[in-house]
Order: sequence, then C-alpha cells, then structure tokens
Amino acid sequence: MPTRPVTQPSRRSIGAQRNPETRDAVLDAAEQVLTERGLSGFTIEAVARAARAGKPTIYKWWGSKAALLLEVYDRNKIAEFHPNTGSVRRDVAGLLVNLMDHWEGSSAGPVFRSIVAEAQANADARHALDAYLQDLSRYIALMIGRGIPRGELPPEADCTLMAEMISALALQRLLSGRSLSVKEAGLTADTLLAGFTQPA
Amino acid sequence: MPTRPVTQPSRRSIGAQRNPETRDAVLDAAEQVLTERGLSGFTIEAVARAARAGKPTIYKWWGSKAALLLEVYDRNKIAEFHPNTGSVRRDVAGLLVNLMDHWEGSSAGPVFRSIVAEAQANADARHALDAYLQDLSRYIALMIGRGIPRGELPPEADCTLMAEMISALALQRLLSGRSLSVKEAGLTADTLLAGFTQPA
Amino acid sequence: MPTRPVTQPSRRSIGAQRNPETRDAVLDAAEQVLTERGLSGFTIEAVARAARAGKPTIYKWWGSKAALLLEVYDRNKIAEFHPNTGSVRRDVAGLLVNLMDHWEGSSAGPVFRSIVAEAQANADARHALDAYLQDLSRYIALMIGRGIPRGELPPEADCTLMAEMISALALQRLLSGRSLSVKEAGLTADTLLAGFTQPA
Amino acid sequence: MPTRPVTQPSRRSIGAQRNPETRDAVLDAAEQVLTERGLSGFTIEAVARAARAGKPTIYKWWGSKAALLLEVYDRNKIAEFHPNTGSVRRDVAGLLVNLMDHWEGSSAGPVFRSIVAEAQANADARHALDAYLQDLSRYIALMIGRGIPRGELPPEADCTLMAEMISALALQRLLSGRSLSVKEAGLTADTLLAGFTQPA
DNA sequence: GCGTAAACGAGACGGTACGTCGCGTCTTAGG
DNA sequence: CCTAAGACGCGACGTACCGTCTCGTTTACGC
Repeated sequence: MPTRPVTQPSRRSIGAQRNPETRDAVLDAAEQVLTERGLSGFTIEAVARAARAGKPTIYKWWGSKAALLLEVYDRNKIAEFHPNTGSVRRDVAGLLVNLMDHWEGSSAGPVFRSIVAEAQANADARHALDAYLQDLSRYIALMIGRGIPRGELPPEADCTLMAEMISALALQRLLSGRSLSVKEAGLTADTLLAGFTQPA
Repeated sequence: MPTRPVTQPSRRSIGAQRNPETRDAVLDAAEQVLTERGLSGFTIEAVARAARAGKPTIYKWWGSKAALLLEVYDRNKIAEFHPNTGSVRRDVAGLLVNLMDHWEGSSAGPVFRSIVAEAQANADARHALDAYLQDLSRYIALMIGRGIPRGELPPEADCTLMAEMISALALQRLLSGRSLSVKEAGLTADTLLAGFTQPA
Repeated sequence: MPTRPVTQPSRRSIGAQRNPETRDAVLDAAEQVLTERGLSGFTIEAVARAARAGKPTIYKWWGSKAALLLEVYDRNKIAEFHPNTGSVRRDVAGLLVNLMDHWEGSSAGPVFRSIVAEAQANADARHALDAYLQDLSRYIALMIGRGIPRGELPPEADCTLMAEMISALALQRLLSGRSLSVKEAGLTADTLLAGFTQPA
Repeated sequence: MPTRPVTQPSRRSIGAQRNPETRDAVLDAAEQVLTERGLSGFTIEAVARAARAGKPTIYKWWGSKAALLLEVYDRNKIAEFHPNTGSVRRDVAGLLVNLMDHWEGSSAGPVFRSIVAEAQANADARHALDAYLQDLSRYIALMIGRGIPRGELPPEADCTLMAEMISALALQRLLSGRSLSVKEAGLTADTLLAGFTQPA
C-alpha cells in the first residue's frame, strides 16, 4: 500500500518529455539554497525540498552536485565583462571592478567559489572550471589585444599571460575573501602595463 | 560486554599528557589518506582508521577537518621558495617553477587544494588561507624588492601587487589542474617586468 | 523533446478497444518475472519492461499488484486435483501428491506463495485467498464425501474440517519450503481416516 | 559544517557496548508500528522514527526487516500453549483455542503473519519460519503423545503428522483471516481423534 | 607510593545526506 | 479510446560519515 500524499504536488509530469518548469524550479532552488545556506548546506536533498522536486528527478537530469552547480553558474554568467573605453589601462581596471562586483554583488560569487571547491574533489568539475577560466582569459586577452593596433601595446606583448594574471588575481581575491578596491584595480592595470604605456 | 580487541592496539595512553606518537600518527595518516584517496575520501573516520586512533582523539586535538588539514599543510611548507640569483627576472621565474614543483611533486599540492576547497565553506579555513596567501605574497614582494637597490626596478614599483599576481597565477594553475611550464614561468617574469627591465 | 525510440515498439494500440495481445503479454511477463526473480523482484515496473507495456496500461486493467497476481494464478489453476480411485484413502493421498506436484513443478507454487504474502498486507488479496482456499476445501470435501455412500466413512463424518486440514497441511508445507513425500501423503490419509477406515 | 541537532537526543551511546535501552526501544517501536500500520507500513524508517533511533543502528544489529520481525515475534512467544487436562481431546481443542487467541488477541498474530509474508521472498525468513513451525509441531506432538500411556491413543498413532495438521489448520485460518470458533476447535479434535477415542 | 586525573582505543549512538529503486499518476503522441 | 513511453513527486532503501558519548585501560604526576 503506497503512501498517498496529503497535499497535491505543485507540479506534475507533462507527459513523456522534460518539464521546463521543473528545470527552472530546480535551478532557482539550487541558487537560493547555495546563497542562503552556503556550500556546506548545499545538498541535493535541500535543493529537492526547496524545489518541491524529487531527488531522482535531479539526479536524472544533472547527475551530480557539480553538474548542477555549473548549470546554475552558467545561467548567471554576465554577458559583458569587457568595457571598451578606448584605453587598455581603463579597460583592464574596469574589467577587474566589473568582475569583482559581479561576484560580490550577486549569487555568482558563492556559486563560483563552490565550483572551485567542488573541482578540488571532482575531475569533471575541474575540467569545467579549467574550461571556464580559459574562456575568461581569452575574453580578457581579446580586450587587451585591442590596444595593439591602437599602439598602446607593442605587437610582441603576451596578451594571453597578461589576461591570465588578471583573472588569477580576481580569483585569488574571491577565494580568500578579500575584496579588490577600485584603487587596487587601477594599480593593477598600471603595474601590468607599466612596460608599455604610461600611467593615466 | 566490553570489546576485547583481538590484536593489541599499537599505541596506548602514556598518562595524563598528550602522546606525540599519536599526533604524528594522525598527521601522517591524514597526509596519506589525502594523497591516496583525494579530498572526497578524506574523512575523519578514514584518518582515524589509518592512524589506528580514536575519532574523539582527533576531535579533541584538532577540532575540525580544516584544522587538521592546515596542520598537515604547515608540516609540509617548504622553507625556501625564493631563489637569489641576483636577477629579479630569474628569481621570479625560478620561484614560479619552485612553487609549482613543490605543489605537484609532493603531497603539498593536494593538501593545499583541499584547504582552498574547505575555505569556501568554512570561515576559519578561509582566514587561514588568506593569511597564508598574504604571507606568500609578502615573501615574493621581498624577493622582488631586492631588485630596487640593484636598479632593476624603479623605487615606485608596486612590489606587493606584482607579488600577488605571481602567487595568484600559480594558485589558478594549481586549482584548475593545468601545470606551468618553465617557459611559461620565464614569459610570466618577462611580461610582468617588461615595464622596468629588459628581457634576459 | 519527445523521445524517438530507436526500435519500433512491438505492439501498438488497435484502436478504441482492449488489445488482447497486451493482456497476454502482461500476464506472460508477470509469470516469468515472478518465476525468475521471485516475489521481491516482482514489481510493476519489471512486468511492464518485460511485457514492453506501459505502466498505466497495467494499472488500468489490473489496478494493483495483487489483482495481477491473482489473475496469473487463475490462469494456471489446474482443472483436476481430485482423483477418483474408488478409495477415499487413495484419493486423499493422491490429491496431496497432485497438489504439491502442481505447486512445486510449475510456476503455480511461487505465484500462490506470493498471493499469500500479498494477502498479509492487502485486504483484497486476503479475501481472494480466503475464497480460493474455501473453494479448494469444498473441492476436497466433495471428494471425501464420495466415501460416505460407499461406506468408507460414516454419515456423521465432518468432511469439511477434514478437507480443511488437508489443504492446510499442503499450504503449510508450501509456505515453509518443506516438500511432502508420497509416503507422508499416504500417512496423512491414514492418520486422518484412522477413525473410520482401515489402512490400505 | 555538520548539522547540530536542535533538541538533545533522548538516548545516547553508553560507550563501546550495545545499549540495551536502544534494543528495547527498537523492538517496542517495531511491534507498535507493525500493529498500528500493518505490514506495508512496517519500514525501517518508520521503526527508526518511532524508536528515536538511527537507521544505521537498526541495520547494525538486525540487518534486515526479517531479522527484526523474528526477534519481535520471539519476544512475544507464549510459554505455555499446551494445556494438560488429562484428556487428549480437550488438550487439542484447548490448544487450538489458546493459539488462535494468542494470535488474535495480541500483536503476535500480525507479527507472525508478517513473518510468513516475508518468508515468501526471503530465504532466511523462510528457514526461521520452518524452524518455528517444526518447533510448534513437536510441542503439539508431545502433548498428543501424553495420551498414549493413558490409553487414549494406540502406540502406533503418528503424533507428528497429527500435530502438523493442527498447526497447519491454525496457520491457514490466521493467514486467510478466518477465525476459529471454540466449537470448530472441538470438532477438529473430534475429527482428528475419531479413530482412536470417542467424542466427549 | 598511591590515588587521581588525563589521554587513549574502541565503538555505539542519533542523525543527515547519499544515490537508487519502485510506486502510482499524469501527459503526450500515435494508431 | 487504446497503446507505449516516460517524466514526475514521493518515500523507502541500505550505506557512509558526522560529531558526541561512555567505557575500560594505561600511565604520569601530586599529595
């Protein structure tokens, strides 16, 4: 004799196809749980409860905590980190500020930190993290590269490594819980570009 | 019915004082477990089993997984990251290589990555991580600063930020699982110092 | 995205009427699953998979595991338990042997044991079991009653109770997993009829 | 960050030894759950909740639902089924009445029926059931055997088979949910002993 | 020199979460 | 209206660890 739920469930199957409402409810719930209770409170059970979804449904579509985390992060990725002020120095400083604001001013920061944590125990998450960080670096490198035709940087400048140092600095601050001031962002740009351009 | 162990335990109390053998056995076991089974296999139960120690003993002296992790890492810290070749450029490149070798060539890497992961859920670990990273940056800043009296860097160079970018790059590579080649280490030094010195 | 099955399904609807092929396929599959995987492996899901049928189809036509079980058992009921040798003693012994052979030599035994198990948690199944056992007893009582006009039993003999003891003995052996030898069947008849007839 | 229970648990460990309070609490809870919610509501989770015990504790000491069930039944076994009235006929009738009363008038009946059900899917439970039923038969056989020296039964009477038919009749009635009246108990004794003794 | 106190191993305990299975219901899409 | 298919909410499964607790033993130290 199976158990009959006392209250009607809020969502039902819509037939032999994935229910997008469920998908959204789970992602919303995951983001909320992560924000409110932190990484250690981020359990599949808690997400399922908050989403009024069944655990098997979550495992069916996401398969692991890391996969869920990544999709939550993807949903929250901002489209435009890279300002275009016509000055590499201002662009770099602005990007650093934008990135830190994005991480600290929304749920993106806790989510991303959770992905980094997960990546230390889970190879799939690690590869996803690596891919994401490389994407970010490429993004930044393109932004820096715009300075070459403008003469702000010499053609031989290694934009890729400069970009990686920028993302790494932001990551390190995020992970260790120290914020980055606007002034520091400016100084970082100055320091990094000192060899090529003059301080503003 | 009290349990009669079939085999005699390997260690006993030595009276009303902490047993240093137990301390060492626990730290050794923790390092071994972490290395062999990874962060997800690093549980207090596993450490206790491997150390033939009781769980309460571990909780008494370390209090949390993070504390144990930190002490394991402290034990493995290397004394000398900073070469002194007389050239800032070579020093920076050498330090990057040393640091990555230290992380990848011993159990220090997995241990440190575990601390970073733990720090994303645990404020104590986060503060410890921050303190450690700032120590590391100061260390590197001192190394870079030696170039100022030698004329390799102008007095106004922001050694602290440069140092932080170096440690951040290494950290990012460690966390995302990409190693750093000797060539990249050299290029990093070149890129960072481009404004002040000439490539070797 | 609706699923596109790689292989064409074996059966389709035949329009607005029950498909007898489906009925047979489900009953066959149920019997097979029960025989091969036992009562604990007998799940609606397993039957549906084995029959290539949808779960709702099964629920529509049978409504519960017990109902399915009962129909499987009905299909396998033997028509003729009661031998007619002209001797009550031989008839009783023969019936016991026939019944145990039927249960142990086909899928009827596991199916019936499953019904008994189901009946302990499910009132419908319990009533069905009771009805079946009373039928069986009546059957046996009629067989025994044939001895009265022949003078093997006195008119006042309680054929119903004797019949019930016979079916009960067989049931107990079935449920506890002990088989009943031919010799024991004969002894049972002797013991039961000792008061009325002489041993053969 | 592990969860701290808000309320203090009612029972704690008493050291590296089994806590008899826990044992009793689990058995009490198991009996209560089985009685109140029936076999289908008898889940390890429900027992654990009712006993305020952890599931792992139950699995550690009982290992399976069947084992728990058997221990609950053992605890409730009555010591004395077999009356001794000096008359086999009255003894048999009395025992049947006692047995049915025991099953129907306490939690022993539901518990025993659950064991029978479990035994149809679980070999361990089946062997335990078989052993229990054989014990019961031996018990009854001894009772019947007392009639031989008194001359109520001839020495060649097969007490074992008679005993088994008695227990089987009671079992069949229990399992199919039909009670056995005092009158039927008397008739059963009469029928079984008709060959040897005269009705009372 | 002897009792006390602390450290230790062991492991039981109440819990939470894990990831999986089956339940019974629902909707779709196709005959 | 029937069918196959399968998503869904739900809850139980049996397991792994968590962090706490008590036990009995062993030793150093203070009275």
